[in-house]
Amino acid sequence: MIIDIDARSDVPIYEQLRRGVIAGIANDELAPGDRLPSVRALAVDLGVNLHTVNKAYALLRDDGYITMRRGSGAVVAERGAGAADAPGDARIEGELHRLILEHKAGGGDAAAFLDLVRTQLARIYGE
Amino acid sequence: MIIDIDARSDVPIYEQLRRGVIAGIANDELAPGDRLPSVRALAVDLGVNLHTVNKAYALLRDDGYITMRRGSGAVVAERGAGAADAPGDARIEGELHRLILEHKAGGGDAAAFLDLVRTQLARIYGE
Amino acid sequence: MIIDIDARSDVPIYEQLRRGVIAGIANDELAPGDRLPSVRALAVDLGVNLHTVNKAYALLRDDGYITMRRGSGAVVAERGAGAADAPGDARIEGELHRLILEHKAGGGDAAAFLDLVRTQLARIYGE
Amino acid sequence: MIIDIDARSDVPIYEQLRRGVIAGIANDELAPGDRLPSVRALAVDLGVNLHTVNKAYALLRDDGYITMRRGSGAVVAERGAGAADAPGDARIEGELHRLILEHKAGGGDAAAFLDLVRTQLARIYGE
DNA sequence: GTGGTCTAGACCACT
DNA sequence: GTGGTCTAGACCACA
Repeated sequence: MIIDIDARSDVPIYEQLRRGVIAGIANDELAPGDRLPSVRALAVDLGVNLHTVNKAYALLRDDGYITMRRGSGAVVAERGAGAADAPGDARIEGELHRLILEHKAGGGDAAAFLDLVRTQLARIYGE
Repeated sequence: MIIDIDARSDVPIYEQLRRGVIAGIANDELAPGDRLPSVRALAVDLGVNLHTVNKAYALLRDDGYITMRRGSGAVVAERGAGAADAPGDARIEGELHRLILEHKAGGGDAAAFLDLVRTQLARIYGE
Repeated sequence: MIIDIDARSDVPIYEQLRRGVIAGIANDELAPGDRLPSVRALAVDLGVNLHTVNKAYALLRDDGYITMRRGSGAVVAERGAGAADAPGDARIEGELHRLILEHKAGGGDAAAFLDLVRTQLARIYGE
Repeated sequence: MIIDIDARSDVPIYEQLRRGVIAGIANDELAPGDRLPSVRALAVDLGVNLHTVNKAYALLRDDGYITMRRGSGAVVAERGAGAADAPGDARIEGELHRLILEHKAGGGDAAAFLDLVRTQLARIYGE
């Protein structure tokens, strides 16, 4: 799994890490039961601080994507076992609502937005 | 137009203001040529800092949603005339990409995501 | 409000801080809308690190006890407005279950446990 | 007796083991004089580290719940004969105090807390 | 002036 | 060897 960090981005590093792991899970590069690199190892690997990786892992744990145990490291959790499954959908709906409003305010319509969605779905799920 | 500020949200107040104006434009509560409340009036009205409203208006101006002239206040711009058309779509695509990945990592599939999108489109554009 | 920190306790300092604030809220020393001391001020006051206080405040925020905003400081939230209200009760029930089991395993019975509970209720709510 | 280890809990495994044995004693699944599984057998059975089981047994022995002799394994002790009788009650009272404070800070009152207690007592001692 | 983020380095608990 | 906690100090975003 490759996560590239952009230190100049306005997205915090820990959030970039979180998204990278989520992308890895979505792309099946990380399967349930797989061990993530240790906090220290990933920190050295990416050239960021240990605590930054730790925060990203803690967020992923709180959202149910991974489990962590003091002496055992971090492991990808089973899908659908997270504590944030239902609220996760609610959050995604909220963000979609906001995106559609921005799109409409910029002059778009429903069909144009659906096109954007289909394009991205094809990128991820294939055609 | 009503903008409600959620003090508990982790979204910055200036960003909530920005989104509120965009929502007003999208919902046709704010039409091109309409005048927005003055920075001072809105700040007093919402009980937030002057600088906060100022920042929100500046961002809206940078994205082409409104025009500002010293002395004449802020006015809603014509749709499609802004600087944000092309970059706006790119940003929306990026956010969609991320949302789909999170949704898939949480166990969702393409059809389920399309359902979420259609639900939100119906909320905004009507059925 | 007074919070005394025991650095030798096996309870983490941030957890002692969290409990102290909760006790303050329960004892009506902290009412909804009251401002908590700033992270820096409390850290200096108690002789602990800024980040330790920050973590305690973040936990209290996640449990809905307080709200925090970058330039505004921390404020005691309205009761019953937290995100953890229902799960809070579930957690308390779980801990009660465990305590009763330990009490029974040590030779206690239901009446004796109720006595312990009534004693503590009297300490907090008065007789 | 069945002890299920929750890998996602933030409670250390040795503590989950300790609580499991205490629950077994409280539920009369483990009677005074019964032999517990050997450290090795339980470790293999649960898929946890030998040291972890060892630590749990040591804690149970220190609290007077079990007795251990080299070669003869661990045996459930007589009730009320342990070293944990007096200190156990003090610890339980302390935890009750904390729970009541959290409950009150979340908007509860004495009657509501007593209801929670009675519900859990009924679960364990029957109605 | 406030909290948020990041870095650096230490010690401890757990497996 | 792993993550958890704490300290120390810096810079930035927000109000």
